[in-house]
Amino acid sequence: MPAMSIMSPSGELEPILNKTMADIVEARLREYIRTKNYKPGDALPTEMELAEGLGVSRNVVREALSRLRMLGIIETRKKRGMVITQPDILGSFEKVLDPIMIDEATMRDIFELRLVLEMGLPDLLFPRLTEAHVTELEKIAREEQATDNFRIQNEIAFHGKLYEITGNNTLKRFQSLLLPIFAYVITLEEKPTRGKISHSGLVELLKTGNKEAFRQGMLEHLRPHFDRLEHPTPGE
Amino acid sequence: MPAMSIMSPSGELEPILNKTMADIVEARLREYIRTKNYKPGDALPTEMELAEGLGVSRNVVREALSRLRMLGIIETRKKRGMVITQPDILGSFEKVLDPIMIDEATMRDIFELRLVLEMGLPDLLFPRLTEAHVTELEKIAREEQATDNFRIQNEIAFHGKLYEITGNNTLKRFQSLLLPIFAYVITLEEKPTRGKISHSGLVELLKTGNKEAFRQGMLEHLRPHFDRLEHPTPGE
DNA sequence: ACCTTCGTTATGTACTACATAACAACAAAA
DNA sequence: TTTTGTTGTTATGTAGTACATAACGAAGGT
Repeated sequence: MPAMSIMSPSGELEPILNKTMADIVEARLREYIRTKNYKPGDALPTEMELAEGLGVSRNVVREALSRLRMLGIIETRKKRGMVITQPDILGSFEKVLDPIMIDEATMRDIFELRLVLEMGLPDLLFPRLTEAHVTELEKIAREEQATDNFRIQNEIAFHGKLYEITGNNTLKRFQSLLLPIFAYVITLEEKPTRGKISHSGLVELLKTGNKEAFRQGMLEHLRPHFDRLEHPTPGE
Repeated sequence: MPAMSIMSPSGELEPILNKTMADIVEARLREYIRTKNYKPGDALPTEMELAEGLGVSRNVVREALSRLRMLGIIETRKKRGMVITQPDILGSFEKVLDPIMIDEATMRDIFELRLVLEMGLPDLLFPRLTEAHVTELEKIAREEQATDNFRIQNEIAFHGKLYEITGNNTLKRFQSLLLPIFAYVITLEEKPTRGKISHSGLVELLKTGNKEAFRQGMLEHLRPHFDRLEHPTPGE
């Protein structure tokens, strides 16, 4: 008899799909929650009911539920059963952001993301800037000159404060999650890479109230990083 | 006898820590992987060895491993055991990004994040822009005028192309993941909110090669959105 | 009304059992 | 000798049972 075809109709090798029951149940449960329009606080069926309904063992259901629980989609209390919760969208992000397991290409992508964020920041920053904020930034900038050797720590403090001023908590948390990546990429570089504009210079521009001038200052401040990525990443 | 204190020393309500064994094992495993400096491809001990080493049942270990597997931190094959893999950092993000379970404040944060990204985009865009890119953008902009009713779809196509041009795959994927949020926030608004600068106008500015002019054009294009958030989110 | 007690219930954990896929090692055939 | 087929072993995948534990609710006593 003829050999069974292992090729897809297109001639490509089909990727072996090793879907386990837990994977399927996880997807089914997520779809179930979405289509039933569950809202935070609503109660889910019991594990046994789900297991029977899906025709799998309670073990499998628990593995799937364990995942949803980790993502913060559900919460479980003994006896009370399970209820839908509002997931912390950055909580799961945090879990996979260990620099040791991210390939270098992705890390460079993330570093570029940082540059984009900081160049776009002024448009959120200026409408929400107060005198108090400026004072805080000045303080941080002054400390920069004092403790010259701990530049990275100061860098983090200053730029972190900028995100904080936007009042956008998600943005601020996002930035602090990405910090390890930023720091790691910086260590990959050879020279100290100090821009022409210092933090003090940025604060001065901030005080003038000229948004575009500040943005140009930020560009100069980040110039060493920008210079390093002018090419469209040709080789891989 | 005096009532047991349910307050922490600081006077704040202590969060009840309902850590389950699976939570602990998950943390331990992640720490184990990090401290042992596991690299992608390295093999982990078997489930039984982990269970015995941690002093818990295989069931608990499996729940924890199931989570890591979902995050893409490990992969398991029968008999071969488990190996470390490079997680897709946005894969887990995708799972919790269902608009139905995100509170409105976070969605506004994300929408602001979008505005920041688009305003910072030019600094990645211009160094990597080619003639072909401009042609593609022109085509999309032309279709805008043809199918005037499907503005949202066209909006997605045009701005998505801008991200694509940066060559930053992580950034592009990130944006497409956030699209449902953008779309949802837009539906919350009353008026059609059309900026003064159209997509065609943006392409024209792009062709001039003047980065700052393009950025100002983008600001005008997004003006209706910016106008809506000038206040530092006072209430709540 | 308040407190206590106790039964019920659903999750949390442990253990056993077996199916299944994948590898390894050896045996048979060309 | 290289290739192919067989078989046994091993670790994961799934099912099922059992029991602990916490939380709720109802009943009963003060």
